Amino acid sequence: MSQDWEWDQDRTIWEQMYEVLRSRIEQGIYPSRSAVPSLDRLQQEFGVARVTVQKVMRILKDEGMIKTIVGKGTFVRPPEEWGQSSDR
Amino acid sequence: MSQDWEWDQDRTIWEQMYEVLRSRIEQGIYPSRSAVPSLDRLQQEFGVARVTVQKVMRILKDEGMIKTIVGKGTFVRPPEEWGQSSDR
DNA sequence: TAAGATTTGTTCGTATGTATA
DNA sequence: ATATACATACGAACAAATCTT
Repeated sequence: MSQDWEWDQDRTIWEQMYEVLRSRIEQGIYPSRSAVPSLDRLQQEFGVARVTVQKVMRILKDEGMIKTIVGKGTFVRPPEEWGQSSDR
Repeated sequence: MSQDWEWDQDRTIWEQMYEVLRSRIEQGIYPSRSAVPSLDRLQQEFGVARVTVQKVMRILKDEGMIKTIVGKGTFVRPPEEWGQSSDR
């Protein structure tokens, strides 16, 4: 993927990263029902800390855009289900 | 737990929080050898910053009332061991 | 059955920057 | 200038679930 992001020093990293991931989901770069890259991969791609990735994931989960299964991965929920909080 | 604390604006937060946690340990609300709530939980319960919780924990550790194991949690030491500084 | 790799969850330690009294 | 207190962000270690070998 060509670099679709760049940090703005005037804003927080987690906020900007949230916008990038949300955009990728909305545009289908991460297709519905498929797995988004693992914490390790995202951490490496963006050059951020693990906890920062988790903070962003936490928000996307609360918005019902993704769903996590421990030991398997994190998956994109279909658009119809967005907004329906997925518990965890 | 019913609210057993309330901030007094004339005194520091960390000092008052120290008294609450010490009281909970002495009264067995946090039983001997059990884990005290995590930094995140205490941070949320008291509505304070992470570093503030850590400052209080630091004192309780120096007094030998609790003991921390990184990656696992913080545990109440039995009363016989209080006063014996537990390194960390 | 057992062992290892992968992945997410949870926890503590540390550092930086900012604001206030 | 010092102490208090917040948010952000890095790292590290331990745990649990899943899958593969």
